[in-house]
Amino acid sequence: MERENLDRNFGFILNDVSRLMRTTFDRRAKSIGLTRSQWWVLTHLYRRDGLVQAELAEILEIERATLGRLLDRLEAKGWLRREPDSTDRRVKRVYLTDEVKPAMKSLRRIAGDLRQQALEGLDENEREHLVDILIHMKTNLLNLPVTDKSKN
Amino acid sequence: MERENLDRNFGFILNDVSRLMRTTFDRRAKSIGLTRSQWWVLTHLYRRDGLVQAELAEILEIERATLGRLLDRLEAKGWLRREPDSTDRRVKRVYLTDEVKPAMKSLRRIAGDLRQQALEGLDENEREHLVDILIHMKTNLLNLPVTDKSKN
DNA sequence: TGATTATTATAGCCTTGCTTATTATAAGCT
DNA sequence: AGCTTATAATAAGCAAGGCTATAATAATCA
Repeated sequence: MERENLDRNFGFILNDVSRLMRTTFDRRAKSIGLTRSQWWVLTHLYRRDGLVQAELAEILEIERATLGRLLDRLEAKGWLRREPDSTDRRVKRVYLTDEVKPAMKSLRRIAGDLRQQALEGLDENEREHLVDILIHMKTNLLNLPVTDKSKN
Repeated sequence: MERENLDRNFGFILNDVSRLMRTTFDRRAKSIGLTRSQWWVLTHLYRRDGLVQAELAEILEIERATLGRLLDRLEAKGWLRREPDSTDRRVKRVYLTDEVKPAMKSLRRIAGDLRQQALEGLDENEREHLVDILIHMKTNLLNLPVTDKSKN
């Protein structure tokens, strides 16, 4: 069939859902002054403070440059600080500041509520299934041969 | 514990998959000079040429300003043109140019291949189920009360 | 008719992503 | 030691989202 069903183009539905979750979160977290991406950074630091930027970028699966600017904004707002490493002068280690905890608590609640609302009406089986499928897809995508890149 | 962790992260897994699909598509479509978002605009115009910008933004579910800039880039590259409406001087109607068709064909193949690769290993049932769940979630998110917005 | 309200497109600013340099520093090799 | 390669962080450029404001024009209503 030549004509695809646009309404069921899953790539774009996925995109829509992802975008809706992000923007909804950001709207709700606006008063705290943090975005979802920023919160996600803080969440990882909360578990493992003092990471090197390159490690953190690796964990978050974003580019170092992207993380760099995220950290710029977070640092400017006083949520964290960057400190030089004692042995390797190339690296900077990232530490949370103290005022972060109460904000994190609020954000965790916002995230929980949103997750709950997004999944409303789906039973435990379906939720589990969804996560399984997403992980499966992510693995597929990460294992794609990179040879397409060389076509340029 | 394991399960709670997955639940906690599912929004981000969704985000990851969405991002991976977008960047992979864009990398493959780079030689044609179009991004996935741009292709999506063209796809809708292909079905319904001559739309008013506001209608198109509505269909694509993005902001008018966002669409405006997408159209700027597409127009600059000669994929479409904006023409004034004959009766309402506020509106501009958007028309595809002729050179668009061969590109669209290539992009449709790129999109098909990618979709196939992303869903590799999932049977028809699971794929249908996935789309159903995503649509369900999207509906949930679109039906959220907007009251949170008024808190600012 | 004239004043008010609504709508269309755009402009400006912010965030977050990817790429592709660039700079400083480490590490490894001859 | 000196040269080369690898790595950490940043910078610069572009795309695509969002939000808010504004100018032009329509539409409505008193």
